[in-house]
Amino acid sequence: MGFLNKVMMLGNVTRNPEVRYIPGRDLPVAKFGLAVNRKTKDKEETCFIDIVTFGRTAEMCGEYVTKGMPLLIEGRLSYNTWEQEGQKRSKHEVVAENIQFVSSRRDDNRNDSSSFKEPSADTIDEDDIPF
Amino acid sequence: MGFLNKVMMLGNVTRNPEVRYIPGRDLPVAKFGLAVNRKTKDKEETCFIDIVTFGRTAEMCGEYVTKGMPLLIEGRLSYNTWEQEGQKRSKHEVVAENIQFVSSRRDDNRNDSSSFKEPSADTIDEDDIPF
Amino acid sequence: MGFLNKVMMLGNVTRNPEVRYIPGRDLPVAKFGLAVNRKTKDKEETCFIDIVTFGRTAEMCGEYVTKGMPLLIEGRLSYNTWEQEGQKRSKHEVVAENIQFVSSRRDDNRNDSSSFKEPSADTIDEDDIPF
Amino acid sequence: MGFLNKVMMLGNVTRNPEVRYIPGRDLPVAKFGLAVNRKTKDKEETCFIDIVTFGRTAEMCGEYVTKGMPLLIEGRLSYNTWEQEGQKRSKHEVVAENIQFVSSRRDDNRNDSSSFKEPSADTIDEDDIPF
DNA sequence: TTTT
DNA sequence: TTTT
Repeated sequence: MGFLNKVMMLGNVTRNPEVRYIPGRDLPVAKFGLAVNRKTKDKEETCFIDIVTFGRTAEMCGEYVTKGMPLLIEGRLSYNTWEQEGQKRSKHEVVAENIQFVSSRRDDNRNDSSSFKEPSADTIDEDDIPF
Repeated sequence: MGFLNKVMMLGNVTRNPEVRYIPGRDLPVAKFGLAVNRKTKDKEETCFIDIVTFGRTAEMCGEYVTKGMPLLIEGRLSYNTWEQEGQKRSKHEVVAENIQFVSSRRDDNRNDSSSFKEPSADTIDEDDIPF
Repeated sequence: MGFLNKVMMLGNVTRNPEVRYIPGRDLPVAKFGLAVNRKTKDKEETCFIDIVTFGRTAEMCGEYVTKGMPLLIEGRLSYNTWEQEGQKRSKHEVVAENIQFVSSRRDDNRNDSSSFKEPSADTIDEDDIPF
Repeated sequence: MGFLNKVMMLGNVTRNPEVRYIPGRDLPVAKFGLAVNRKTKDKEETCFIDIVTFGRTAEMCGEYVTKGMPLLIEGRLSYNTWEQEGQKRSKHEVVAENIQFVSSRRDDNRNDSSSFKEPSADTIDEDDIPF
C-alpha cells in the first residue's frame, strides 16, 4: 500500500543537543528538545517533542544548534518502547531527516546565511542538483 | 515568528473510533489509533499513535472508520499533560484536521468513491472552491 | 486509490492581492504572487508562483496581505487550461487553503500577533477545537 | 528568514521517464509527467505536472517507473525561464527529492515490496538510521 | 492497547 | 502531450 509519515515543525530548541556515538558504529546521534507554539483566540498551547537525528546532520546539530534557537524540522514520527524496572515504557519522538536554520530577525539575515552556509548545505539532495 | 506543526500519515486504524461529546458543548470528539509501518532493507518498525478529531470529521470517523482500514491523516502533533494519582503524566497524539479514505484495492475504487462521497466532502475548503 | 496534492511554501508576496467576486456567487477570490528563494552553495534560485484563494481567506488577503510580506502558504497545486486567440494556454498555480502570517522581526512579534489575530483565526479547524 | 518549498503528490505517471545525462557531468536526469486527480461532489479536476529528478533516484525512475503507475512524490516546486525564438517562456515543474512506489492492489503488496526493495532503499536518510 |  |  505504501506508507507516509511526514512531520514538519517550526519551533524553538528547548535544550542544547547532546551528541553521542552508536557503540561499534561511528554514527553520531544528536538529541534535543523542540517547542512549537500555537496561539488561537482564547488560548496558547505548546507541543514539546524530542528530536533525534543521525549522521552529518547530528554533527551539525552538535556544532550549531543551541537552546532557544528557532529551527525548521522535517522528519517522521517514531514510537519507541522499552522496559524499565519491569515496567513497559514508551515514547514518541521525531526523527529529523532535514533541519533548516531560520533567522529570527530580519537584521540577522546576512550573518545567518553565511554562518549557516555549511548546515544549509545538508538539506536533502543538495549534491544532486545541477542547475 | 510564526509556527508550523504539520503531520501527514498514511497508516492502518488499530481500533474502532470512540466518539463522545464535550460536556456542555455539542461538539463531537472521536479517538482512535493508527499504525504507520516503515520497512527498510533490514527491519520493519511501526509508529503507533493516537488520533483525535473534532466536529463533523469526528462524526464521520464514528460512522465510517473501522479497525484495520487504511487512512490518510493530516493534522498536527499535540502534547498533553495531566496528573494521575499524584504523578505527572504526558502524552503525544495527532489532532487530525483532515482525513482521507484510501481504498486498498484497485477493484474497490468505484465503490469506495461512492460510499465515501460524503466523508471525502469533508476535506479542507471543499465549500470554497467555485470551479 | 486516494490522492494527495499538498504544497507548503514560505516566501514573499510579489504583488498586492487583487480581490474580485465570482459573478453570480458572493464568493471572493484573491490572487497574488509569491517568490520562494532557495540558496545553495553556488547559486540562488527563486520559484515564482501565483496564489489563488477563496472565501474568508481571500477577504483577509485583501485586507492584510501586501507586497513584500513574508507568508506561509499551505494548499494544492492546480493546473488550468484555456484558449486564447485560438491558442491553447495553460498555467500552474497554488490554491491556498490556509495562509499564515509570519513576522520577519523578533521585535514585531507582539504587534503581529495582535494585529493578525483575526487572520490567524482562519487556520484550518480553528472552530472545532474545544481546549 | 528561511524558506520552505515542499510538495507532496500522489498521482499517476502520464508518460514513461526519459533519462539523459548532464553533459560533462555523469549525473543522470529523469523527466516524466504526473497526473493528480481531485474529485469533489460536483466535478473532477486533474493537475498535470512535469517531474524532474536527479542522481540515483533518476536511474531508478528510468528502470522502474512506467506510464500509468501510481507514485508518491516528495519534492519542491521549481520555476524555469528561457528564451525561445525571441519569446520569453517559463514553466513550473516539481523537482522530486524522494519517490515512493505505491502498489495499487492489496494482492500486489508482497511482490511490490520485493521488486521495489532497491528503489525504496533510496528514500531519505536510509543509511543514517541505526535502529 | 495495537494495524497490514 | 497526458494518468486512473
